[in-house]
Amino acid sequence: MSNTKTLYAAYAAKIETVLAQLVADGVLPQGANFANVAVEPPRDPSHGDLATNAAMVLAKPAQTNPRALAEQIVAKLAAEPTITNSEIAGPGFINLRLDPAVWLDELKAIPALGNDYGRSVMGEGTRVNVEYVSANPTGPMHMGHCRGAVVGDALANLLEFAGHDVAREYYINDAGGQVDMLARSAHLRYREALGENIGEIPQGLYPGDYLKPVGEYLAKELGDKHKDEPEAEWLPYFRAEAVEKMMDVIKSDLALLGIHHDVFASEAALHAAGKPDEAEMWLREHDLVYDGVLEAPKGKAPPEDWEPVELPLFRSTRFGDDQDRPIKKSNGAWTYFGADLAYHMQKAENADALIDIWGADHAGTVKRIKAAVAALSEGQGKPIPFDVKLVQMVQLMRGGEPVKMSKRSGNFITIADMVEEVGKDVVRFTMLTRKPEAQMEFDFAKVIEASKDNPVFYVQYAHARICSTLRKAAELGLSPSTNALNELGEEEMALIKRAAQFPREIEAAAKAREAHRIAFYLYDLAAELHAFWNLGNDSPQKRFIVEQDKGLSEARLFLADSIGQVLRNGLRVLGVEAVESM
RNA sequence: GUCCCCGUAGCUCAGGUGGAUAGAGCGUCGGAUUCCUAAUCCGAAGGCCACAGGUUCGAAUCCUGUCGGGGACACCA
Repeated sequence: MSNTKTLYAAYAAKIETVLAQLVADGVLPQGANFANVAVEPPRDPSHGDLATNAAMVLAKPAQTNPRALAEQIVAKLAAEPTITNSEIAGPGFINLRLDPAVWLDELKAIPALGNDYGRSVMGEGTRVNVEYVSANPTGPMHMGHCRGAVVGDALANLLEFAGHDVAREYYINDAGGQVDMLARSAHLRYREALGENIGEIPQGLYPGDYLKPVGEYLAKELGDKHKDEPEAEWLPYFRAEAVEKMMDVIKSDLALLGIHHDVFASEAALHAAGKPDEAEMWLREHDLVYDGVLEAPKGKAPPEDWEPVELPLFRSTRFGDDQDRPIKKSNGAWTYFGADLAYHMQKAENADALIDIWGADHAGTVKRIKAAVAALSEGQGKPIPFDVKLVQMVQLMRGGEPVKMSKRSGNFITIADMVEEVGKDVVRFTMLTRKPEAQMEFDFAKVIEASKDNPVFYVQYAHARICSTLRKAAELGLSPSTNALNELGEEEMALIKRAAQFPREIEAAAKAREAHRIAFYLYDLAAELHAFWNLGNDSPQKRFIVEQDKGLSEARLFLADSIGQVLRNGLRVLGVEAVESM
């Protein structure tokens, strides 16, 4: 097997050849659609190695019943030497058994490809931009950012492994009003560092202690020359400095989770480059932006100060949104949406596909941004696939009690706290053992106390066991070898088949853009390994190392080594350490 | 009132874009350790896949509606 095609894809191709022959024979109609034909491992392994639904899908166009068609397919498949048995089951499934040599060849491919086993060319090098985290640069990363950060990072790894050219991007919201607040907060800390008693931090400013070092730094750099100046004099400089310092904090927080972005895009720079104006001009030319009046908010009482204003509006209602959306505020400044729209166009310049990872609290803005990107990219002759992945909230618990977090009070659990308390691997794996669009609870106390029940240790333990076995074997002068692979029995074959699914899992997960599938796959693979291992408790002949039988031992060690490689490759995608001992 | 997610074993969750008899972990009950790492394994019990319709050879999965949980609904970011 090469790394260009999974085993399953290879057999799918063989079956398609058979189907094409049946078209030629007139059994199937010309132009029959094979798109729904699937070739997959059956859910129940006792059914065989591969199963296809071809006969069921195509029975209707062939004007026959599934089992009759299946017989014709089976007859043709008899010509394929590596298919040792094919039988028709249930409503018309065709179950295939493969020559064990096929599986052993796949097994040999694992150490041969090493860290590249499972790597796919499916992505064909297309450039995918994954934007994730993009937390406001106003403070350290806290738990609210954690899930999106991990999910985005694992997804980026996954897509890269599946053959895409991935850019990991962070959008720095350094242009909005919250950055003015940050600058004012920093100025206050600056005055404090100069010896002034600043008292209570006023409402609306950021009260956290993390700004103290920034104030001290500024005091040291600048002395007291900005101390009593009017705000307009110092604000721009303080903004830039404070944002830079906050980004340093954020980057080091992300590093604790093993996350590193390739691109940090600044909203302020976007404005400076005139991107929003360009976008607006184009949209106006195409009647997608017009000057209009916003409707009053529905369903609840309008705010006291609500009044109709004429604003430049994007026609998002044409794309299924409830309301057209302003791209500029009444004071002439760009709205977040106006800038974001331009930002996505900027990203699209260097990418073939865009993915955003957002918190669920931004769900309401998905329609408008998708509409805008669709309109702009299609209009400019380069339609670009654009996915927004919503990551649901994490309810943080401690011993069954919800943990309250408030950013404004400056009292929140940071990612740094989290990593220190439970470790990077636990944080990452836990966040990935749930599909991102479902809400999850993360009980701090549980993860720490019951850490032995945590799936991450289960998978790591499997890897550690393998490493330990290989170390032990080396002491005995045994090493992995392919010399006697044919001595491997049914139980070993089951393990091999599970491991051989890894490339397929990678492709399927990448296609669906769901990294969590890899976490579940690794858990299953680890379970299969542990189960095999424990056979050796009852019968010493089933152990990896059977001292009287060098050939069998070395074949099993080859298997163990290969499983270890698959675990490592999968864990690498998830960004979790494959430990060698526990 | 509108929009977006979710609803599967007592609890926490999987379920590969429609397939075969519904799957794990925890918890409960019963077993395995003179042995390559027991952070492991084997077995048992536990289900109206929220509910009602629909689509078809076939639905936990797709469509519609209802109920329940969470989130978001002016120019904030």
